[in-house]
Amino acid sequence: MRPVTVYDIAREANVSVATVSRVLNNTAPVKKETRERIVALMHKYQFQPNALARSLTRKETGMIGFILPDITNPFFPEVLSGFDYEARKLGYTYFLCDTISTNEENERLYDRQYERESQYLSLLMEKQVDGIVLIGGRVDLAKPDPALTRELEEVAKRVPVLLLNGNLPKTKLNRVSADQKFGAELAVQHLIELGHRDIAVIGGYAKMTNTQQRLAGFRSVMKEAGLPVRKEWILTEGFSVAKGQEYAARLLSGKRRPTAIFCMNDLLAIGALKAAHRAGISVPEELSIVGYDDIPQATYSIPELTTVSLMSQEIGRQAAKTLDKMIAGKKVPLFQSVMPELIVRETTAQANGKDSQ
Amino acid sequence: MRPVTVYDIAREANVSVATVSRVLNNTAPVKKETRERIVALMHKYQFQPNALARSLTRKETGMIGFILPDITNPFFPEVLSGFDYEARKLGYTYFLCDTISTNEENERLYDRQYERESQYLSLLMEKQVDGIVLIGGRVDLAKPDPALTRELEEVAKRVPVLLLNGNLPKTKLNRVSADQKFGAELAVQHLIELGHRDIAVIGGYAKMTNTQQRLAGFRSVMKEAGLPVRKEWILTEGFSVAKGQEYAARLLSGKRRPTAIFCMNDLLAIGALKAAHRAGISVPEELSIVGYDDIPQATYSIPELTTVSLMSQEIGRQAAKTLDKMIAGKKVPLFQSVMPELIVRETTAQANGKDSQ
DNA sequence: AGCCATAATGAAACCCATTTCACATTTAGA
DNA sequence: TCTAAATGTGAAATGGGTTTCATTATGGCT
Repeated sequence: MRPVTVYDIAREANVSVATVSRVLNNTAPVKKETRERIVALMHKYQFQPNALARSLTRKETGMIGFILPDITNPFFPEVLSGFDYEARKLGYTYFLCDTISTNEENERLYDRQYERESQYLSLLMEKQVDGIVLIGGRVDLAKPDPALTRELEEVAKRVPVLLLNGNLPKTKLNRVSADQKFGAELAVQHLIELGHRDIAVIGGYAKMTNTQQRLAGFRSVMKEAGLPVRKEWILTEGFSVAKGQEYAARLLSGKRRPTAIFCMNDLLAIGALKAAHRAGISVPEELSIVGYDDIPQATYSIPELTTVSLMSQEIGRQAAKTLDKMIAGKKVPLFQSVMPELIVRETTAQANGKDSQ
Repeated sequence: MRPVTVYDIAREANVSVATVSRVLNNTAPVKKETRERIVALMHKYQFQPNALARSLTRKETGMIGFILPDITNPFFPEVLSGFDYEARKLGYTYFLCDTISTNEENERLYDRQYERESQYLSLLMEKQVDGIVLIGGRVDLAKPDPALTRELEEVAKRVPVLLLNGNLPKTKLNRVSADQKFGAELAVQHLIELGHRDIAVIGGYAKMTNTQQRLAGFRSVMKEAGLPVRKEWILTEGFSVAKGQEYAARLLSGKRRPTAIFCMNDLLAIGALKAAHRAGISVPEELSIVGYDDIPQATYSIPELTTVSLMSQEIGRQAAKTLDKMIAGKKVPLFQSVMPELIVRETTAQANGKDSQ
């Protein structure tokens, strides 16, 4: 059953397609009777305009491509839900593009991420999306692949591109990011105020800018407080629960152990919590733990996680609003940062022992 | 800068657009020199065919609409990632359509879900998607809105629709679902084998079919084992951590308390864990808890959750494969079920006291 | 009564690819 | 050598809308 088109409506209403189009879009006055006749027919046949045809001439699709690394990482759904909220209000639909690869056994592989980002970029352009949001992945390396940078710049010439929580130094790509350094400062400052002096850091990837920035925040606060930073208490390379557990276990088995651990995300913090539990160390009495991201799961743990909220939803919202402006050709700041907030819950407490007052 | 079209290529290569199209799609033999000339030009101008135009004639878009209730509920990303895996392999792109409403304060509101499902259904048809996947929401009520049913059937006449984990009795809509009754049986059977006799159930919504089916599973196993079902130990209406905590707290404060709780999802189980912890009841020694869904967070808790895996990724994969067949016009079973599996972790143990052997 | 702005509408071009049909040219096989 | 099949290619139609331009009808105003 061939769908009903404007031509069908036009024929039966004894008008031209132009007139049908006019009532459809309200772009010009149409005589009341004529309009009513047309509207009636549209209802009768449940007419739905073909968005492809419309977009083809209008040169706008109302479609956005949203590229992210891994939808099963709970941070991203948060961002996405903020984005969804604004995007819908603004009349956009979006393609979800996950750049992680999964093998038949459902294991997640991050190795081909760049390839996937690249593929999606060109696929989305073919689909004529009005704009592209790209979160993380290789975009967040301190020394990003020059080919990727070039490609992104090339794409950005043709369609608005917005980088989320990413960082491509020395380029003219628009970005919306959480202020990572500030977030880390918030966390560490909190620990110091509680009297902690022996603070360890776990997680992140040394080569990623977000990790570097948080580390910078950590160092700057420590320095300001006159506290030493021990290299062996900074354990990077990883973002998972398993890694958190592994690193925390290592720290806790050392002969001198930290009284507080700052984790690069909440998953790591959950892992640290498990390690402490296994080691018979109680949190927060004997060990304070601060997470990062404030994913919903941060409140599921016992005790609930003290963490830094990246305002993930806010980032998503900001992204949608900004991209919309870019699409409309309005000017937007090249870089926008969203300020994190510290959420104090149950995994941090006054340091006791010699360090506390 | 106007994008390059087949016409541009054709002109510069001194051929007709038909020929360009032929090398683009490999639909007919083209002389080697001609082909090379065209390919070279395509590279030179970074030609990308306009998918809108292509879809308009081909009458297929390679686009699917994926409607779900709430992407921040960790069950859905799991399903989605399975779906993503297969869909990509099959060459589809998909729109993510979240039917939850969020207000400015980021609170999630489920009240307008039906309205949203309906809106998305027609939006997706306008966008000319090749197929639609719809998870849950109002679709899962035992007595679903007849208007919704009618609408879905109407949509399904025009474009393949696949219901996931939903249930619309007495209709000819294709479905892929987890076998809810079987899943519940698995969980309860496990508890009974551990010697539990006093088993409570929390969560779900009495009006939803999935809840009813699981309850049926629970009852059937209890009956088979000759165990009584206490009405006051079945606490429905809710799926969140908070509800789990509330219900479990209520159960645990009663003068006779259950030795095991079967939760309608993992979030509830996490809440139950928290309630037990608050009440000073140790899990699994004094209380066994079984969850449902096996979301990733099930392993984040201490102790890790024993739960029923719905094979969420598998459901997603199945959905993609099935929808693809439907799109291709192949015959598929009206109803497919995916068998849940029991994942025994740390929240269940032998019942002690008078009931254990 | 005469003129102009606005209302109301249609014809046709356009967006960008695919596809059918027709025709010319080779190539292969008898 | 001749015919049938396969190669190679272009003109034009198609898909389903939007938009420009032109034209006629209508109402308001002097």
